[in-house]
Amino acid sequence: MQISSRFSVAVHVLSLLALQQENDVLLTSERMAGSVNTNPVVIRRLLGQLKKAGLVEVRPAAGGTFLTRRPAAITLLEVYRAVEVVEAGQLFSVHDKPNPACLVGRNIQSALDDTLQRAQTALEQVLAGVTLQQVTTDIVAKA
Amino acid sequence: MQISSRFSVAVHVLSLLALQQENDVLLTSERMAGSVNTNPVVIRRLLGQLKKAGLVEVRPAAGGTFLTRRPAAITLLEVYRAVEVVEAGQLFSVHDKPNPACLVGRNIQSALDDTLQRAQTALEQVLAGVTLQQVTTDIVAKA
DNA sequence: AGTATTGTAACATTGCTGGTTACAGTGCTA
DNA sequence: TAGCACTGTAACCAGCAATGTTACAATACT
Repeated sequence: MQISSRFSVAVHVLSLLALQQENDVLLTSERMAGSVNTNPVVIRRLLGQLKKAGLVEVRPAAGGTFLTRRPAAITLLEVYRAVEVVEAGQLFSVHDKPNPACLVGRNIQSALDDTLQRAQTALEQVLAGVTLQQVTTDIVAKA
Repeated sequence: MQISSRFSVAVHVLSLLALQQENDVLLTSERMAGSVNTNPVVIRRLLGQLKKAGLVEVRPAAGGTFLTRRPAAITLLEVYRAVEVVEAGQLFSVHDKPNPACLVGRNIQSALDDTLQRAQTALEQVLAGVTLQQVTTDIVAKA
């Protein structure tokens, strides 16, 4: 089972916004959908989540969409959290009703919990160490 | 989306095997299912994967199931890999056909790939640092 | 031979993802 | 003020993976 592509799509969309140069060309959900290769509604749903997280400002009608912060001040962890790929602290799912009459069943959850938390945190710390700026710099460098 | 509970169930089952003391009492899939609180077939399917990975030996009929190694020599990463929660290197899914006519669409995948790999590896290294022995010791300590 | 158990196929159910249509709301601009 | 281009969101669909369940053949002890 994989982590939803919603995360990579979000980074894609934010990169488009970060690199948006022509201010006279409106970056609509339609246009973004064209770059991601998906449906505009998927993009609008995603922008709704990014807006809720305070990462973008969306002005209705022909207003356009903008980052609320410099790309260097947005980490991939914030994006990851914004799109709710995983509820906080719940990357691993654990079978929920082990038999309490059994020594192992009674204690497996707490015995595993610390390790699973640390594993998840390790992953998140890598994301926390990369900014949107670094991603766009990389994109431009490859061009 | 979450990582399948197959992983936590696998650790549960292996812990039962590791703590199996009474050699005259057979640890059947039925009994393991009772501790995990699931269906015996789910356990048998899981044991099939653990067997394929060389972690357990299952003797058909009334033969029983046993670890092939000491608990201290089994890491949680091996278990994680054995149950194929995630294909190698594929924890994150990435939208697969971005528009090659767009600067961002053309380069987003390779710009993200390194970071996603590092995040995944960070998670796996935590699992690699914990053995089944440590888990069972913890379970017993809590009793 | 009888019995308990494993191996596995087949199927149902559930829940999430991503795509799609539809339409009301919003705010420019003519 | 009417028309427009766009966003916000609800509703629905198909596809897929996870988990549970029944059923039954194969296996190897007693």
